[in-house]
Amino acid sequence: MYRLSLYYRNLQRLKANQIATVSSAALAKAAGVKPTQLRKDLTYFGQFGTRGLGYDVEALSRKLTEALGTARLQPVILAGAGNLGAALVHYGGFAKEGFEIIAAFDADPRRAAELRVPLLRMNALHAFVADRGVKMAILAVPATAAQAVVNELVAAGIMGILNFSPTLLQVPDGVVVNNVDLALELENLSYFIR
Amino acid sequence: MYRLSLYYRNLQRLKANQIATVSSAALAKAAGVKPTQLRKDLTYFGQFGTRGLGYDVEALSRKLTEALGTARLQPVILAGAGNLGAALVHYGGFAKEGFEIIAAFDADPRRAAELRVPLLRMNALHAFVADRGVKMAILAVPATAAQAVVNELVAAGIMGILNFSPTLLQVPDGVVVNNVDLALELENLSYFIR
DNA sequence: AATTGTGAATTGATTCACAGCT
DNA sequence: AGCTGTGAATCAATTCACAATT
Repeated sequence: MYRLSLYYRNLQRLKANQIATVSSAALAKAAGVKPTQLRKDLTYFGQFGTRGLGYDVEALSRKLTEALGTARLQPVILAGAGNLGAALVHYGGFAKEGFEIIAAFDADPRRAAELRVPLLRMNALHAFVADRGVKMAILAVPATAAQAVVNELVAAGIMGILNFSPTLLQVPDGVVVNNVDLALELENLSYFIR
Repeated sequence: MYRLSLYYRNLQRLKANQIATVSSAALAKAAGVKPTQLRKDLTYFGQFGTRGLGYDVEALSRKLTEALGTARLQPVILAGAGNLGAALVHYGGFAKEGFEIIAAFDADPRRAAELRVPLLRMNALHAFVADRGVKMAILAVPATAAQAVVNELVAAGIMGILNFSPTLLQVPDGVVVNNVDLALELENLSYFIR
């Protein structure tokens, strides 16, 4: 659930500010949703609040960590070390939320210098993934190569793919794909203007 | 509507392959939706198909161009020329869908060399936007600066913002924000694995 | 025979309204 | 008095089922 992560993020801020307790109204406002929705979302996992008071920031935060399975730093690999891929390696936002890109893979390992993670050949993929227990990959290769690379990722044991190429990927059951289609987002935006 | 752009994209491919006519079943499959949904989506604008035959690729494509207001090359500016911003300037996917990043703005104009568009100071924003009739901006600044920059963008006349910073932006009515929260996407993905 | 267009049915998500705790 | 938890109501999106058209 998308929104849980959002709540979690805002709880971290409250915690950092030493705030011990928060109402559904306040937290919902920070996350940009309605209070009832937040409460519904939370009760899907159990009851965490105290009536008349609100939610204990620390306790709720712990529960969400658990629910989200964000307990530990998740290792992620990058497939495709082009412009976008390289930028994603440097992007600070992932680390902040508990993800670390631990290696990049590319058919052509030239830009190694600019990256700050090991850049490996695709043929090292299988061993690396098995060895490090990696479950997730970020896919930032050209659309033409996307499906072929996905097949390799899946064969290597990757279970979740964050896909930046504007293609409909074919994956077996059990493998999850999350698409981020940048051009589509812009197009959508332009549609809603005027 | 998100899916319209998707249909449009696939129609372009068909057109490139000289295919004159397509059924809702075929186009829906390519776009990853159900045929009925595609038909519902299309009839929201009018009736374009011929029963027993399908849709004329050329005609439908034209209708969608019109409906999407994608008539042609929309100029976009970039606010924030850090890693992510720079990568977005180089990202080929935008141009392919009819968007061109025509300038970047940053408080600190140092990385100009790496960019292939003019890198301007924020104080040049207002004049530039007015002059070139820019309606859309991509926001790729640190979260802490996001709201301040948005305020400037809005003041300059920007009506649509593609926001890459993990923040809930405050904008006046009529201004549209589309959020792309990369860390959230990864987190969401990790939630759906196992 | 094939395939669209669409009202009706279904499913899903959000919001309301208020009872129940503290 | 304040605020959560939740069944019921509402609203939105998707899918079904089939008549209409070429």
